[in-house]
Amino acid sequence: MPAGRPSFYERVYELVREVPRESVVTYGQVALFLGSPAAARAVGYALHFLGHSRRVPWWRVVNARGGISLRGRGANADLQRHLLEREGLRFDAAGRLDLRVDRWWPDDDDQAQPAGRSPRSSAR
DNA sequence: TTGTTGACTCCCG
DNA sequence: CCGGGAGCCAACA
Repeated sequence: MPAGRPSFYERVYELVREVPRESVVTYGQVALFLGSPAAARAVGYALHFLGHSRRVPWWRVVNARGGISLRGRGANADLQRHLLEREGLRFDAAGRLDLRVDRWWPDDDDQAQPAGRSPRSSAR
């Protein structure tokens, strides 16, 4: 682990730690919030150091399409999906979440937004 | 300081 | 919808 150096990674952990249950954020979202919109990969790398640890809810971070990538980590991907489903989230046939509903933003108190109704979804 | 790597994203075809 | 390629960033050797 990077250890004792206050860094970008620390902020990633801090932010992810605040993601409420039944909600998720994307790597790009975290990067954007930390001030580096193109550092999504670095965010993923930061979570990589957490390993299987649960001190940070890393499973609440998904890719921009609402799915689980974890490429070379098939087993972990399965674990992530399991944990999210246990919190009540549901994946569609393509194995993706509905970000219009499940996405959470640091500024929002709660997902006060009722499901599927916001016209601004589009994402992109 | 330079080069490599990676739990990402976006653009194209 | 899917696969391939390029771009960006932070940490590390």
